[in-house]
Amino acid sequence: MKQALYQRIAASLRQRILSGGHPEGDFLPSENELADAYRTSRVTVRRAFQVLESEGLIRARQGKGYQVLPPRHTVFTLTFDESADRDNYRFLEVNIVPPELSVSRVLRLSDGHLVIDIRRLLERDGVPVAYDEKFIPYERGKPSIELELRYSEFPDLFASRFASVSLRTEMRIGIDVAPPHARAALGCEAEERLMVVERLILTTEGERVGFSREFLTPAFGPLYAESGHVQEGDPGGTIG
Amino acid sequence: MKQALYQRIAASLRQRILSGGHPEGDFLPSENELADAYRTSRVTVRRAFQVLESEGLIRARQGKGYQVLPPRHTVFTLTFDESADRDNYRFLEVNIVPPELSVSRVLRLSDGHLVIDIRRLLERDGVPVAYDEKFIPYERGKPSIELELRYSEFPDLFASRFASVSLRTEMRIGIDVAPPHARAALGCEAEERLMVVERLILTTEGERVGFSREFLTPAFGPLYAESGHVQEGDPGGTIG
DNA sequence: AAGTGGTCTAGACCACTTC
DNA sequence: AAGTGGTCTAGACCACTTT
Repeated sequence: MKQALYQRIAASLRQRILSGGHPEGDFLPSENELADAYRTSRVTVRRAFQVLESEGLIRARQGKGYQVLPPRHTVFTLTFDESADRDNYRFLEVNIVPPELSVSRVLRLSDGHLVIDIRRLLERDGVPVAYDEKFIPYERGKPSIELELRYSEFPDLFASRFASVSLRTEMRIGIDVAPPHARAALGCEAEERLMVVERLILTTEGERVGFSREFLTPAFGPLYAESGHVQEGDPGGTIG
Repeated sequence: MKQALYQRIAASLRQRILSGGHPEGDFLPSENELADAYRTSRVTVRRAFQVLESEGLIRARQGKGYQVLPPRHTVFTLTFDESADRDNYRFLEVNIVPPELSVSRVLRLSDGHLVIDIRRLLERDGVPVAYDEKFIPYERGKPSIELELRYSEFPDLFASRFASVSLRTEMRIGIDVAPPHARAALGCEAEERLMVVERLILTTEGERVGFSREFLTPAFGPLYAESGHVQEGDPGGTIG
């Protein structure tokens, strides 16, 4: 299991950068220099640089060289995977109803357009920790709800109607009071603010095909995200 | 401004995938087929595939071909850029104090180790919308606080002590009541829950070098994140 | 055996930056 | 003019998958 030459060159450069040998702003040795040093071709050295470039560690500047970049601590990666909790979700109701105003606005529905409204409750150790409501524009003659409910991951609901690779999701994380039906299921009080995760599913053409709103109690726990250059094999622990 | 051949090939394949011409799981034409079709070399076709691979649209399977991947709607990109609000932050206090228990635990400090505690308030249109507290282990003889305060982006504070490229950040988004000093500055009530964004700065060796806790009022607005394949030039609008 | 991607070579010409 | 990265060629051999 010998590593490819370009991977070894990349690993060597990465190690030197992360250990401080090349401070940010520094220019690395040129492609030709490294090709000579490793007795290889320029193409192979170039591939090594492209690995580091895709990792966000360096950028190429034509006519000058490869420059070490400062890490971006403003862009985070957040994982929100409801299918991981699949077995603990309980379906409460599935209805075809006129949407409330906020939903019809987000989905840009015309007056009178109905939505499929799916309400679920997430329980852990018998304690409800999240309440979840999904809204899908209702179209007669489209695949049945029963079929759609087999999928646990929200965007999968639309795979039958759209090339699913052309879907994207926008997420909004905020804080708000829950509606009465959610409060009843979660057992929280009228003024009590909960964390709210809203997700809007769009096609790449901008058509809005689904909307979900999830209310998370403190028992659900916090959401995690991380940023920066993560070393290979880094476990990525939790805060606290 | 003619586009490179490999970019044109990549754009053509990307368009075909996103418009549903190649459903997920499909294998794309082979490198040799495309090299013939475009009357170019295999290397150039290969670069086109690597562009799409880095975008997460396809993956290469040795001996089989390039396969279209389903989009990941569980991994989101979240931008949390406090430097964008730089001019609206007001420093309230900077003290060198014994840390509260939760802070000394997160930073894994020994008993008696002091921290620099920086408290700031973010105002918009004269209305406080966020309160922000940073904790940095205090070391005698290290660069002065005055110097460090020049930086607006939290991890920049550590650039003088560490190779900043070797820092990463863990974020936790939750909900909690604010401490008294924060409530006073924000003008909110004792039971009122706020959104809390905690960030822990670590070196790649796992040393914990800083911790921040930010309380966001409803007036701050929600946090945004997005996932999925975003078309080139897509504006990426907001929900609602 | 035939086809696929994975790696690599030894050149070439171009655009850009610096001197 | 010299050095840098950006693009591209026309081969080669290897490992893997399928028939």
